[in-house]
Amino acid sequence: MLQRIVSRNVSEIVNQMAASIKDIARKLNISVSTVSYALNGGPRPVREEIREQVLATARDLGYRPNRVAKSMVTGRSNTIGIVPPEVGDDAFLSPYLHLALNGISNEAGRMHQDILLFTRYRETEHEEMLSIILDGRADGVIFIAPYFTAKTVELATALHLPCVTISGAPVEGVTSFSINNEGGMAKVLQHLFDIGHRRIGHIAGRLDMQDALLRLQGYRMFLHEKKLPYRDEFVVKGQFLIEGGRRAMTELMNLPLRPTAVTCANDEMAIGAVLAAYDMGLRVPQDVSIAGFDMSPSSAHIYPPLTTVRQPIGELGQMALRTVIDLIEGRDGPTETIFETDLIVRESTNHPTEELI
Amino acid sequence: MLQRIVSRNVSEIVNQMAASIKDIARKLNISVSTVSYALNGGPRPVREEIREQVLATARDLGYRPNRVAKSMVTGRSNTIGIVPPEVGDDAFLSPYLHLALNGISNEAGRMHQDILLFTRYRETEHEEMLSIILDGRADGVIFIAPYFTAKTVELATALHLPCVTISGAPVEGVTSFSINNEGGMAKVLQHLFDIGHRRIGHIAGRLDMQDALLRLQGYRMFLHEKKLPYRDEFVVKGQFLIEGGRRAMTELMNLPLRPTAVTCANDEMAIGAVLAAYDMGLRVPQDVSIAGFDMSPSSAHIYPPLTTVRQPIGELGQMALRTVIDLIEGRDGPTETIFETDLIVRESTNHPTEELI
DNA sequence: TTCGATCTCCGAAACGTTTCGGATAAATAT
DNA sequence: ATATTTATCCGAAACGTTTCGGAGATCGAA
Repeated sequence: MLQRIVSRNVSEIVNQMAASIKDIARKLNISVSTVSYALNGGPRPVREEIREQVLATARDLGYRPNRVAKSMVTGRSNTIGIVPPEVGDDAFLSPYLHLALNGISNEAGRMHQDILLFTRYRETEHEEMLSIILDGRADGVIFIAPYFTAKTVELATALHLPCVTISGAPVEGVTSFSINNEGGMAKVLQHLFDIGHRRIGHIAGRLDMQDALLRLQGYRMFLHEKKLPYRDEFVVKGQFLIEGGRRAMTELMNLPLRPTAVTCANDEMAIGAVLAAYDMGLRVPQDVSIAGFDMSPSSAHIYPPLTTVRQPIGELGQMALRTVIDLIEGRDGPTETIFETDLIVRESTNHPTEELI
Repeated sequence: MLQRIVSRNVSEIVNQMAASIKDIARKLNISVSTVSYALNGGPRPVREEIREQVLATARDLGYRPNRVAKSMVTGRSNTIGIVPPEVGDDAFLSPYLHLALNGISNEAGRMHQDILLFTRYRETEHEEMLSIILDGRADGVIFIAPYFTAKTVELATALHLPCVTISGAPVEGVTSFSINNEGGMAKVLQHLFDIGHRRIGHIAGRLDMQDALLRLQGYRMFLHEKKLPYRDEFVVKGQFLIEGGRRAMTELMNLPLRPTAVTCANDEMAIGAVLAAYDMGLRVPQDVSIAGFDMSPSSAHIYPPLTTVRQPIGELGQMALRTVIDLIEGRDGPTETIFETDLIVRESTNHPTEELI
């Protein structure tokens, strides 16, 4: 019974396929311009009687406006392009991208914009990639770090394509949204300092990436500020990966004079660090405190739950979308916005026990 | 110095803005059709000399083909629409979607397709949503469960829009890709059975969703097959959420006769179950074995690493994309494909100790 | 030489919209 | 009565492509 009803509805809607504005005009013996005015409610007025007829036959014919045709004449597509980070396969596995995309899409829904995801840039050079981006299907673009280079972005702006970047660090010359990496690092360190830690290590990320560099910078600045000695052997690179964190932590814990706490440039390395600690028979946080960065979903689920730094990436995405629309519509937005982070204190950090000090 | 070079390159490319095929024709005193042939290498031949001139001035003028215009005449956009699951905000936080999107985008890159993410359906009814989808910007659509309803899909197919679904369970009447939920459940249960468990509980998901239902079904079928008694109190609903899993586990562990192992319909509930066990002073897996479903990233990072079932969601996405392209190009694909799952044995399951039995 | 075939190229239509300049008729003002 | 405004509607251009029908020119063969 339900089946019957559904079927009837469907056939009602599909009696004619792909009706255009011309079909409506022909059926009503009026011009296409009148139909367009009636359908859009402007910009010219239309007699009420005709308007109703147009709307009725549009419904009868199952008319659906062709956005491609519309955007060719208006020059707008109501679509925002997104250039995701990373090249090659599995580009969509990054939690960073997930959060950014979520923020972007939330706001896009509200702003009546759709999202065009560029997948085809892999094959091409940056310049050719821009040809793909600039082919009229998107009104503006959001570059998500760390794929784009300065040149890509420079090209895009030079070609009058409204564009915006979301990245670990500010990008010169373009509208960029980023977070205060140094400040975030300072927050974790202050927390560790407050509960009594003085020998604090750092597992750094990939130093070819700005955010890793800035977090390391934050670490160094904090030590300097608090007049704590900077020990070179307390900084080990971990490549932003679990395995790297594991290796780095092992190295740190084999030092003659161990740090009592370790800060990591991201959660993945912190997870690796926890695993390494367990491997060596150390308890977290009783024997060593470990803190991450990013507040990835996993950070809440591991044992012990990770003290970490929340980056408001969703908000970044949201702001980026709103700003790119401002740019498209000729308004100007902020040129460089740096978001503050939140310290999330959980169970992987605690004061050092007497014998550690 | 570097800066200078980059700037020069950019200005070379941007000397003229938005050159069209007409501009090339005018500059060379030839017709637009000739330019088109030269640019595309067909379908009509062009004298080699002219071809080179066209290519050269195209480069000079910074010509970039307008895909919107092209798709209006060809009727193809080389873009696949994706309708994500869930309504409302934070639709992009689901790990399921991440994996599916990753598989889709990997394949899309290879097939030279871009992805149009629909964000605007929230505001509308399903029928109106289809107007948005069918507006010519996408050649085909992939519906990702569980948002679409039978009616949406029926409408889409009736309107001759090539479409495909990725979902927890097969969808009647459309090309669908899903996984063998019962089979996956049977695999975990067989594993638990093999290592000696006989009293096995189940934390079910949201029973308004097909996959939760099918996993529960798999649980019941397995018990029946092995002639194990079905105990009603061994099945508790957990809403697919951590908190739900926690509550459900507490309930199960307070039973006079406890299960020695618990299977969960997803990893999130399993994580909750682990937490509940810890809260009650139980060790995992020594005092109770816990298994999840989905192989979410977190499942590897919690302590102990979760035994779970891997769904090849990425492969689903990949196949879905390939198939939707087949459909677009008039070939026909499979109508219903069910992928098998893999059992991932980790440390959260072990044989029950003597005194538990 | 002439006829047909082959090469090249051009002009124009088409895709489905939006929107501007006018045209016609009715209503109002002088 | 005529002149002016107002209310409606139409026709056509435009957006940037692709592609079909055909026109000239060149070439080979009879």
